[in-house]
Amino acid sequence: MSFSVGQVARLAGVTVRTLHHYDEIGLLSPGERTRAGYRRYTEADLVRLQQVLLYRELGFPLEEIAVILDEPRADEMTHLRRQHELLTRRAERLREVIAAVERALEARLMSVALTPEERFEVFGDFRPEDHEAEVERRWGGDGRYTESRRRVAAYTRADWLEIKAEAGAISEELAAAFEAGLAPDGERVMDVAERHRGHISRWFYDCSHEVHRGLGELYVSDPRFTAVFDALAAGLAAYFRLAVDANAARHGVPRQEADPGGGQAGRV
Amino acid sequence: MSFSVGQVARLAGVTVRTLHHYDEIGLLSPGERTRAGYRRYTEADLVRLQQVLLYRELGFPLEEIAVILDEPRADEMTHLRRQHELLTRRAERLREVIAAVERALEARLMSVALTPEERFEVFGDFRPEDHEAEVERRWGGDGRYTESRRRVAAYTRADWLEIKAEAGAISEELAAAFEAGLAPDGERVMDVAERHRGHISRWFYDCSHEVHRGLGELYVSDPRFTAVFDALAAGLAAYFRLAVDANAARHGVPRQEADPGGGQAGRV
DNA sequence: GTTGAGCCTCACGTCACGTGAGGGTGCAGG
DNA sequence: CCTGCACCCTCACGTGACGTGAGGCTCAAC
Repeated sequence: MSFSVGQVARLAGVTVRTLHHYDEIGLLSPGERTRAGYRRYTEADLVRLQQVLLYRELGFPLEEIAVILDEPRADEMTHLRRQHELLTRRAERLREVIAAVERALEARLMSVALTPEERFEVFGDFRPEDHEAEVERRWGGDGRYTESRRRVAAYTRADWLEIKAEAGAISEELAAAFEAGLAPDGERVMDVAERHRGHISRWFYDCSHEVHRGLGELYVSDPRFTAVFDALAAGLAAYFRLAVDANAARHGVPRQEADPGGGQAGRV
Repeated sequence: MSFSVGQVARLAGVTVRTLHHYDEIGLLSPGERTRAGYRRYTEADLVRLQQVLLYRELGFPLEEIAVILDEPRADEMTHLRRQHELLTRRAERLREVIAAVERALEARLMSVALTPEERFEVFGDFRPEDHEAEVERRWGGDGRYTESRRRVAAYTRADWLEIKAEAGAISEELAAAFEAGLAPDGERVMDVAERHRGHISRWFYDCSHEVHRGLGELYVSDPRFTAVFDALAAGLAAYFRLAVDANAARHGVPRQEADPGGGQAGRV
């Protein structure tokens, strides 16, 4: 059983040209050729191609991939294990980037200024990311981006007014409960927290209870956020955090240690 | 407060040349220049740079990024929301790739042949990944790769013998328990399951209880894996799955719906 | 026996920078 | 004052991983 370039290309989601290129540079030459000169890829070639694509996805230059794959003392298992570890790190890094975007969003929402350092925290450091252009370039072509764009469309001014109003209403309700001396884990107060979570999810991004809890932490740990809350009532930020906490617990989300991102004070 | 190219480059984790390039193509021109012609980046420039880097990380070509960022009706919030959604999708996709690697590892371990379709399942389809080269190229340079390589080093033949022996011992213990008629959620049988999990974690990859449960599913849903177990004793695969399940529950990992990846029968 | 999909080999184009070359700028130390 | 030295500038060519035709062969199907 062997495969033509076209078949392999479709299978692996790459172009024929890419396979030609890999053949040219000796990274992946088909096991056989027909008398007419047609490339014929064997099953072993497919295994190698899978390895190539995984390492490529991890950002390795093709030349280095060739070296790695030709090490005689490393078999498929070894590569898979290595790839698993590297991919796992990338996943972690991606989660950090997402968290950074969430923080940036929150900062904008609360009109809090980020320091330059905070802004690039996630980039400046290690960043095991970057290559992935080829297929992503299709975002524009296959409508994936446009789809996302429709769903996350630019809000109208009316939308913004509504968002502001909704956020304001929630804050005031919270402040009222606080000043009325209601316990933060009381049902009504937890309901307010839940409405806040819904507010974020509806207008901004899918906000799980975990993420919501992270927001609560942020509000007390970063003085710039705390200030926004405490402008309404002194101690409101801490109160809010307790309410979010209780609300998450009520919905069966256990308390757990997450990223201990320190809240260093920055200039406002 | 303004910044020189070098400062910005260090902050954002890019090279000076990159900033020059962005200036050349008009993607990000510094707000000011000194009389000597030195670039001076303002705070607003940093905000834009952050956007550029996030979109770049998502694989957008620079030209398109310029278009997106110059849409007048889209502000920073809108971009952050968009980026959040796209990043979230990428994270999902990455998890799928990781899962695919885990399945491939398992297939090798059990000497099960994958069909070409399975091998490229995760590539052929959509793949919102690919660009990330620049920094990853440093893997070779800064020892990140070499470090990983040491930790996930190629096993010696002796290691492989040990792995095989360990796996064999576990299988046989399981088969013995099965034939002795022990309940799969009995303590001794769960201990065997836990030892299996430890075996995977030690030699291959960090195997959480969730992942372990996924393996259990795989063993009963894919006839090729089932066959390997049932060669020892008819029904052993199902028995193993129950044991893994019970073991996970014992460790406080609740049963939950994960990826419903179907186990389509393929030629062996 | 011709048609159309698929394959081949050049060979130049492109994108996002890397990598010097050759030279100005600006501030600390002698 | 001038001398380093780190930093900045503008060309301008190089590179990696392919894209994109051009021009022509192959082969199963009608």
